[in-house]
Amino acid sequence: MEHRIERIKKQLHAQSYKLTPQREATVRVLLEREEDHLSAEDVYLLVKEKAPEIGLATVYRTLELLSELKIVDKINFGDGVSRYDLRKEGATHFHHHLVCMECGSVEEIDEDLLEDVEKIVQTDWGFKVKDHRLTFHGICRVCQAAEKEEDLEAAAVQVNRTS
Amino acid sequence: MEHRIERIKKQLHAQSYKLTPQREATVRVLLEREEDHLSAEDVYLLVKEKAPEIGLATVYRTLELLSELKIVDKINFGDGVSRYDLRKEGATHFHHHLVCMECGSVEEIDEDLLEDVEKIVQTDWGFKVKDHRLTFHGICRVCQAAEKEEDLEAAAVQVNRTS
DNA sequence: TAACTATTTATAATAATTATAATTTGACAC
DNA sequence: GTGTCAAATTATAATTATTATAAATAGTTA
Repeated sequence: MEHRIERIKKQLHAQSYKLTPQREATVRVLLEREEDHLSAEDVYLLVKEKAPEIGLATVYRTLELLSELKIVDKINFGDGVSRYDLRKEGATHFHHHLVCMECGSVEEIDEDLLEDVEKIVQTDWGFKVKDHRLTFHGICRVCQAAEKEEDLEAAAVQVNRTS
Repeated sequence: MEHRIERIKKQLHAQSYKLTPQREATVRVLLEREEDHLSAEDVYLLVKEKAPEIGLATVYRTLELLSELKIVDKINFGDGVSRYDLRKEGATHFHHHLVCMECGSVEEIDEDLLEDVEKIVQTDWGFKVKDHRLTFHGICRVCQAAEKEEDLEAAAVQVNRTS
Protein backbone atom coordinates (compact mmCIF):
# COMPACT_ATOMS: atom_id res chain seq x y z
CA MET A 1 0.00 0.00 0.00
CA GLU A 2 2.56 2.57 1.13
CA HIS A 3 4.71 1.56 -1.77
CA ARG A 4 1.98 2.31 -4.27
CA ILE A 5 1.21 5.62 -2.60
CA GLU A 6 4.88 6.51 -2.98
CA ARG A 7 4.81 5.63 -6.64
CA ILE A 8 1.74 7.73 -7.25
CA LYS A 9 3.35 10.59 -5.34
CA LYS A 10 6.29 10.40 -7.71
CA GLN A 11 4.04 10.32 -10.74
CA LEU A 12 2.34 13.47 -9.49
CA HIS A 13 5.63 15.21 -8.72
CA ALA A 14 6.92 14.32 -12.16
CA GLN A 15 4.18 16.60 -13.54
CA SER A 16 4.71 19.08 -10.71
CA TYR A 17 1.52 18.25 -8.88
CA LYS A 18 1.52 17.73 -5.13
CA LEU A 19 0.10 14.86 -3.17
CA THR A 20 -2.03 16.94 -0.83
CA PRO A 21 -3.73 15.30 2.16
CA GLN A 22 -7.01 15.35 0.27
CA ARG A 23 -5.48 13.71 -2.75
CA GLU A 24 -3.75 11.13 -0.60
CA ALA A 25 -6.99 10.29 1.21
CA THR A 26 -8.69 9.86 -2.16
CA VAL A 27 -5.96 7.60 -3.46
CA ARG A 28 -6.12 5.53 -0.30
CA VAL A 29 -9.82 4.95 -0.77
CA LEU A 30 -9.21 3.85 -4.34
CA LEU A 31 -6.48 1.45 -3.22
CA GLU A 32 -8.60 -0.02 -0.44
CA ARG A 33 -11.53 -0.56 -2.76
CA GLU A 34 -9.56 -1.62 -5.76
CA GLU A 35 -12.01 -4.37 -6.73
CA ASP A 36 -14.95 -2.00 -6.79
CA HIS A 37 -16.05 0.44 -9.41
CA LEU A 38 -16.80 3.53 -7.41
CA SER A 39 -18.59 6.61 -8.63
CA ALA A 40 -17.32 10.05 -7.67
CA GLU A 41 -20.10 10.21 -5.09
CA ASP A 42 -19.06 6.82 -3.65
CA VAL A 43 -15.47 7.97 -3.39
CA TYR A 44 -16.57 11.22 -1.78
CA LEU A 45 -18.53 9.45 0.93
CA LEU A 46 -15.66 7.06 1.68
CA VAL A 47 -13.05 9.82 1.72
CA LYS A 48 -15.23 11.81 4.10
CA GLU A 49 -14.71 9.08 6.69
CA LYS A 50 -10.98 9.74 6.64
CA ALA A 51 -11.07 13.47 5.96
CA PRO A 52 -14.52 14.82 6.85
CA GLU A 53 -13.76 18.34 5.69
CA ILE A 54 -13.18 17.39 2.07
CA GLY A 55 -15.44 18.87 -0.60
CA LEU A 56 -17.11 16.98 -3.42
CA ALA A 57 -15.54 19.24 -6.03
CA THR A 58 -12.08 18.32 -4.76
CA VAL A 59 -12.86 14.65 -5.19
CA TYR A 60 -14.02 15.31 -8.73
CA ARG A 61 -10.90 17.33 -9.50
CA THR A 62 -8.63 14.73 -7.96
CA LEU A 63 -10.23 11.92 -9.92
CA GLU A 64 -9.95 13.98 -13.08
CA LEU A 65 -6.26 14.59 -12.37
CA LEU A 66 -5.56 10.93 -11.65
CA SER A 67 -7.39 10.11 -14.82
CA GLU A 68 -5.23 12.43 -16.90
CA LEU A 69 -2.10 10.88 -15.42
CA LYS A 70 -3.47 7.43 -16.33
CA ILE A 71 -3.42 6.36 -12.69
CA VAL A 72 -7.11 5.68 -12.81
CA ASP A 73 -9.41 5.01 -15.74
CA LYS A 74 -12.78 6.65 -16.01
CA ILE A 75 -15.44 4.31 -17.25
CA ASN A 76 -19.14 4.42 -17.84
CA PHE A 77 -21.30 1.32 -17.75
CA GLY A 78 -24.31 3.07 -19.20
CA ASP A 79 -26.03 4.00 -15.95
CA GLY A 80 -25.20 7.66 -16.37
CA VAL A 81 -22.48 7.78 -13.73
CA SER A 82 -18.76 7.82 -14.32
CA ARG A 83 -16.85 5.23 -12.36
CA TYR A 84 -13.19 5.27 -11.52
CA ASP A 85 -10.95 2.26 -11.69
CA LEU A 86 -7.32 2.10 -10.55
CA ARG A 87 -4.98 0.91 -13.24
CA LYS A 88 -2.93 -2.11 -12.17
CA GLU A 89 0.71 -1.32 -11.53
CA GLY A 90 2.67 -1.47 -14.72
CA ALA A 91 -0.39 -2.17 -16.85
CA THR A 92 -0.15 -0.56 -20.25
CA HIS A 93 -3.75 -1.19 -21.16
CA PHE A 94 -7.00 -0.75 -19.42
CA HIS A 95 -8.48 -4.02 -18.26
CA HIS A 96 -11.79 -5.41 -19.49
CA HIS A 97 -15.12 -5.79 -17.76
CA LEU A 98 -17.88 -8.35 -17.56
CA VAL A 99 -21.16 -6.73 -16.59
CA CYS A 100 -23.97 -9.06 -15.58
CA MET A 101 -27.31 -8.04 -17.02
CA GLU A 102 -29.13 -9.88 -14.23
CA CYS A 103 -27.45 -8.85 -11.01
CA GLY A 104 -25.35 -5.93 -12.18
CA SER A 105 -22.09 -7.37 -10.86
CA VAL A 106 -18.89 -6.29 -12.56
CA GLU A 107 -15.94 -8.63 -12.94
CA GLU A 108 -12.53 -7.64 -14.24
CA ILE A 109 -10.29 -9.34 -16.78
CA ASP A 110 -6.63 -8.39 -16.58
CA GLU A 111 -5.46 -10.47 -19.51
CA ASP A 112 -4.99 -8.43 -22.65
CA LEU A 113 -6.91 -10.69 -25.10
CA LEU A 114 -6.96 -7.94 -27.72
CA GLU A 115 -3.46 -8.16 -29.13
CA ASP A 116 -4.57 -9.85 -32.34
CA VAL A 117 -7.57 -7.60 -32.78
CA GLU A 118 -5.45 -4.49 -32.31
CA LYS A 119 -3.01 -5.70 -34.91
CA ILE A 120 -5.86 -6.11 -37.39
CA VAL A 121 -7.19 -2.65 -36.59
CA GLN A 122 -3.75 -1.14 -37.10
CA THR A 123 -3.07 -2.85 -40.43
CA ASP A 124 -6.57 -2.96 -41.95
CA TRP A 125 -7.88 0.38 -40.71
CA GLY A 126 -4.61 2.31 -40.41
CA PHE A 127 -5.60 3.33 -36.88
CA LYS A 128 -2.84 3.63 -34.29
CA VAL A 129 -4.35 2.12 -31.15
CA LYS A 130 -3.35 3.80 -27.88
CA ASP A 131 -5.95 2.42 -25.53
CA HIS A 132 -9.18 0.47 -25.49
CA ARG A 133 -12.44 -0.03 -23.67
CA LEU A 134 -13.97 -3.49 -23.81
CA THR A 135 -17.05 -4.46 -21.88
CA PHE A 136 -19.07 -7.63 -22.25
CA HIS A 137 -22.69 -7.67 -21.23
CA GLY A 138 -24.17 -11.02 -20.39
CA ILE A 139 -24.97 -13.45 -17.60
CA CYS A 140 -22.43 -14.14 -14.87
CA ARG A 141 -21.64 -17.58 -13.55
CA VAL A 142 -23.79 -17.13 -10.45
CA CYS A 143 -26.88 -16.00 -12.30
CA GLN A 144 -26.50 -18.78 -14.84
CA ALA A 145 -26.54 -21.29 -12.00
CA ALA A 146 -29.61 -19.62 -10.53
CA GLU A 147 -31.36 -19.80 -13.89
CA LYS A 148 -30.57 -23.46 -14.25
CA GLU A 149 -31.97 -24.01 -10.76
CA GLU A 150 -35.23 -22.30 -11.73
CA ASP A 151 -35.52 -24.32 -14.89
CA LEU A 152 -35.13 -27.53 -12.91
CA GLU A 153 -37.82 -26.47 -10.47
CA ALA A 154 -40.15 -25.53 -13.30
CA ALA A 155 -39.52 -28.92 -14.90
CA ALA A 156 -40.26 -30.64 -11.59
CA VAL A 157 -43.59 -28.84 -11.34
CA GLN A 158 -44.39 -30.00 -14.87
CA VAL A 159 -43.65 -33.60 -13.96
CA ASN A 160 -45.82 -33.39 -10.84
CA ARG A 161 -48.67 -31.98 -12.87
CA THR A 162 -48.60 -34.55 -15.63
CA SER A 163 -47.96 -37.57 -13.44
CA MET B 1 -34.98 3.92 -46.69
CA GLU B 2 -38.72 3.18 -46.90
CA HIS B 3 -37.94 -0.49 -46.68
CA ARG B 4 -36.07 -0.03 -43.41
CA ILE B 5 -38.82 2.15 -42.00
CA GLU B 6 -41.26 -0.63 -42.81
CA ARG B 7 -39.10 -3.16 -41.01
CA ILE B 8 -38.82 -0.99 -37.94
CA LYS B 9 -42.57 -0.44 -38.01
CA LYS B 10 -43.02 -4.19 -37.93
CA GLN B 11 -40.57 -4.58 -35.09
CA LEU B 12 -42.54 -2.03 -33.11
CA HIS B 13 -45.89 -3.65 -33.90
CA ALA B 14 -44.49 -7.01 -32.87
CA GLN B 15 -44.23 -5.58 -29.35
CA SER B 16 -47.51 -3.70 -29.77
CA TYR B 17 -45.96 -0.30 -30.06
CA LYS B 18 -47.03 2.11 -32.75
CA LEU B 19 -44.94 4.03 -35.21
CA THR B 20 -46.34 7.45 -34.43
CA PRO B 21 -45.43 10.44 -36.62
CA GLN B 22 -42.97 11.59 -33.95
CA ARG B 23 -41.33 8.19 -33.78
CA GLU B 24 -41.16 7.98 -37.54
CA ALA B 25 -39.56 11.41 -37.80
CA THR B 26 -36.99 10.35 -35.22
CA VAL B 27 -36.21 7.13 -37.05
CA ARG B 28 -35.84 9.03 -40.31
CA VAL B 29 -33.28 11.33 -38.76
CA LEU B 30 -31.34 8.34 -37.49
CA LEU B 31 -31.42 6.73 -40.92
CA GLU B 32 -30.33 9.89 -42.70
CA ARG B 33 -27.45 10.41 -40.33
CA GLU B 34 -26.50 6.79 -39.97
CA GLU B 35 -22.77 7.50 -40.07
CA ASP B 36 -22.96 9.99 -37.22
CA HIS B 37 -23.17 9.43 -33.51
CA LEU B 38 -25.90 11.79 -32.47
CA SER B 39 -26.79 12.76 -28.94
CA ALA B 40 -30.42 13.02 -27.87
CA GLU B 41 -30.11 16.77 -28.18
CA ASP B 42 -28.70 16.46 -31.71
CA VAL B 43 -31.55 14.19 -32.72
CA TYR B 44 -34.05 16.56 -31.15
CA LEU B 45 -32.78 19.52 -33.14
CA LEU B 46 -32.80 17.57 -36.38
CA VAL B 47 -36.24 16.12 -35.79
CA LYS B 48 -37.57 19.58 -35.05
CA GLU B 49 -36.81 20.51 -38.66
CA LYS B 50 -39.24 17.85 -39.83
CA ALA B 51 -41.72 18.06 -37.00
CA PRO B 52 -41.30 21.37 -35.17
CA GLU B 53 -43.88 20.57 -32.52
CA ILE B 54 -42.01 17.60 -31.08
CA GLY B 55 -40.85 17.71 -27.45
CA LEU B 56 -37.43 16.75 -26.18
CA ALA B 57 -38.91 14.20 -23.78
CA THR B 58 -40.53 12.40 -26.67
CA VAL B 59 -37.21 12.11 -28.42
CA TYR B 60 -35.67 10.69 -25.26
CA ARG B 61 -38.52 8.22 -24.84
CA THR B 62 -38.36 7.19 -28.47
CA LEU B 63 -34.62 6.63 -28.35
CA GLU B 64 -35.05 4.65 -25.15
CA LEU B 65 -37.72 2.52 -26.80
CA LEU B 66 -35.64 1.91 -29.91
CA SER B 67 -32.79 1.02 -27.64
CA GLU B 68 -34.84 -1.59 -25.78
CA LEU B 69 -35.88 -3.12 -29.06
CA LYS B 70 -32.23 -3.28 -30.10
CA ILE B 71 -32.91 -1.08 -33.11
CA VAL B 72 -30.41 1.45 -31.87
CA ASP B 73 -27.53 1.08 -29.45
CA LYS B 74 -26.86 3.65 -26.77
CA ILE B 75 -23.21 4.41 -26.35
CA ASN B 76 -21.12 6.77 -24.31
CA PHE B 77 -17.71 7.93 -25.46
CA GLY B 78 -16.83 9.47 -22.13
CA ASP B 79 -18.00 13.01 -22.82
CA GLY B 80 -20.98 12.69 -20.53
CA VAL B 81 -23.58 12.42 -23.30
CA SER B 82 -25.31 9.31 -24.50
CA ARG B 83 -25.15 8.81 -28.22
CA TYR B 84 -27.44 6.69 -30.33
CA ASP B 85 -26.29 4.47 -33.12
CA LEU B 86 -28.53 2.54 -35.51
CA ARG B 87 -27.80 -1.14 -35.59
CA LYS B 88 -27.04 -2.44 -39.07
CA GLU B 89 -29.79 -4.55 -40.56
CA GLY B 90 -29.44 -8.13 -39.42
CA ALA B 91 -26.46 -7.43 -37.20
CA THR B 92 -26.45 -9.58 -34.09
CA HIS B 93 -23.71 -7.65 -32.35
CA PHE B 94 -23.02 -4.04 -31.77
CA HIS B 95 -20.27 -2.73 -34.02
CA HIS B 96 -16.98 -1.33 -32.74
CA HIS B 97 -15.65 2.21 -32.72
CA LEU B 98 -12.36 3.94 -33.38
CA VAL B 99 -12.20 7.26 -31.58
CA CYS B 100 -9.39 9.59 -32.59
CA MET B 101 -7.76 11.30 -29.62
CA GLU B 102 -6.58 14.14 -31.84
CA CYS B 103 -9.56 15.20 -33.91
CA GLY B 104 -12.38 13.39 -32.12
CA SER B 105 -13.59 11.61 -35.24
CA VAL B 106 -15.40 8.31 -34.78
CA GLU B 107 -15.08 5.49 -37.27
CA GLU B 108 -17.08 2.28 -37.24
CA ILE B 109 -15.98 -1.33 -37.65
CA ASP B 110 -18.70 -3.74 -38.68
CA GLU B 111 -16.59 -6.88 -38.63
CA ASP B 112 -17.07 -8.93 -35.49
CA LEU B 113 -13.37 -9.50 -34.59
CA LEU B 114 -14.31 -10.70 -31.12
CA GLU B 115 -15.44 -14.25 -31.80
CA ASP B 116 -12.28 -15.79 -30.38
CA VAL B 117 -12.17 -13.47 -27.41
CA GLU B 118 -15.79 -14.21 -26.56
CA LYS B 119 -15.13 -17.93 -26.68
CA ILE B 120 -12.29 -17.49 -24.20
CA VAL B 121 -14.47 -15.39 -21.92
CA GLN B 122 -17.22 -18.02 -22.01
CA THR B 123 -14.94 -20.97 -21.27
CA ASP B 124 -12.37 -19.40 -18.94
CA TRP B 125 -14.64 -17.04 -17.01
CA GLY B 126 -17.92 -18.94 -17.30
CA PHE B 127 -19.60 -15.75 -18.49
CA LYS B 128 -22.35 -16.04 -21.06
CA VAL B 129 -21.75 -13.14 -23.45
CA LYS B 130 -24.86 -11.48 -24.85
CA ASP B 131 -23.42 -8.24 -26.18
CA HIS B 132 -20.28 -6.17 -26.17
CA ARG B 133 -18.94 -2.65 -26.32
CA LEU B 134 -15.50 -2.21 -27.84
CA THR B 135 -13.92 1.16 -28.45
CA PHE B 136 -10.36 1.87 -29.43
CA HIS B 137 -8.80 5.19 -28.60
CA GLY B 138 -5.88 6.27 -30.72
CA ILE B 139 -4.80 8.25 -33.74
CA CYS B 140 -6.77 8.05 -36.97
CA ARG B 141 -5.20 7.73 -40.38
CA VAL B 142 -5.65 11.41 -41.19
CA CYS B 143 -4.06 12.69 -37.98
CA GLN B 144 -1.17 10.27 -38.36
CA ALA B 145 -0.46 11.71 -41.79
CA ALA B 146 -0.66 15.23 -40.37
CA GLU B 147 1.81 14.30 -37.64
CA LYS B 148 4.23 12.85 -40.14
CA GLU B 149 3.92 16.06 -42.13
CA GLU B 150 4.82 18.14 -39.09
CA ASP B 151 7.78 15.96 -38.29
CA LEU B 152 9.10 16.40 -41.81
CA GLU B 153 8.74 20.17 -41.60
CA ALA B 154 10.51 20.25 -38.25
CA ALA B 155 13.33 18.18 -39.72
CA ALA B 156 13.58 20.56 -42.68
CA VAL B 157 13.92 23.53 -40.32
CA GLN B 158 16.72 21.68 -38.54
CA VAL B 159 18.55 21.12 -41.79
CA ASN B 160 18.19 24.80 -42.80
CA ARG B 161 19.56 25.89 -39.44
CA THR B 162 22.60 23.63 -39.41
CA SER B 163 23.51 24.07 -43.07
C1' DT C 1 -70.57 8.81 -30.51
C1' DA C 2 -68.53 7.36 -26.10
C1' DA C 3 -64.97 5.30 -23.59
C1' DC C 4 -60.43 3.82 -23.25
C1' DT C 5 -55.49 3.48 -23.86
C1' DA C 6 -51.26 4.95 -25.59
C1' DT C 7 -48.74 8.84 -26.61
C1' DT C 8 -47.28 13.39 -26.48
C1' DT C 9 -46.59 18.09 -24.73
C1' DA C 10 -45.05 21.38 -21.52
C1' DT C 11 -43.03 21.88 -17.51
C1' DA C 12 -40.91 20.77 -13.25
C1' DA C 13 -37.70 17.96 -10.83
C1' DT C 14 -33.56 15.39 -10.24
C1' DA C 15 -28.89 14.00 -10.60
C1' DA C 16 -24.24 14.43 -12.08
C1' DT C 17 -20.79 17.46 -12.98
C1' DT C 18 -18.40 21.86 -13.52
C1' DA C 19 -17.49 26.78 -12.60
C1' DT C 20 -16.73 30.66 -9.43
C1' DA C 21 -15.11 33.42 -5.75
C1' DA C 22 -13.24 33.55 -1.40
C1' DT C 23 -10.18 31.25 1.71
C1' DT C 24 -6.38 28.29 3.04
C1' DT C 25 -2.09 25.97 2.58
C1' DG C 26 2.57 25.31 1.82
C1' DA C 27 6.98 26.56 -0.44
C1' DC C 28 10.40 29.77 -0.99
C1' DA C 29 12.87 34.31 -0.73
C1' DC C 30 14.31 37.52 2.39
C1' DG D 1 10.54 33.53 11.42
C1' DT D 2 7.77 36.67 8.32
C1' DG D 3 5.89 38.09 3.92
C1' DT D 4 4.67 36.83 -0.65
C1' DC D 5 2.92 34.01 -4.19
C1' DA D 6 0.91 30.18 -6.64
C1' DA D 7 -1.56 26.13 -6.15
C1' DA D 8 -5.19 23.88 -3.99
C1' DT D 9 -9.39 23.65 -1.50
C1' DT D 10 -13.99 24.88 0.26
C1' DA D 11 -18.63 26.25 -0.13
C1' DT D 12 -21.81 27.36 -3.14
C1' DA D 13 -23.98 28.44 -7.41
C1' DA D 14 -24.64 27.24 -12.11
C1' DT D 15 -24.99 24.16 -15.84
C1' DT D 16 -26.15 20.10 -18.36
C1' DA D 17 -28.30 15.80 -19.29
C1' DT D 18 -31.97 13.17 -18.20
C1' DT D 19 -36.33 11.68 -16.08
C1' DA D 20 -40.90 12.35 -13.92
C1' DT D 21 -45.54 14.40 -13.75
C1' DA D 22 -49.93 16.08 -15.02
C1' DA D 23 -52.83 17.65 -18.47
C1' DA D 24 -54.03 17.43 -23.31
C1' DT D 25 -54.38 14.79 -27.69
C1' DA D 26 -54.99 11.13 -30.89
C1' DG D 27 -56.25 6.85 -32.38
C1' DT D 28 -58.88 2.55 -31.63
C1' DT D 29 -62.54 -0.28 -30.41
C1' DA D 30 -67.27 -1.11 -28.71
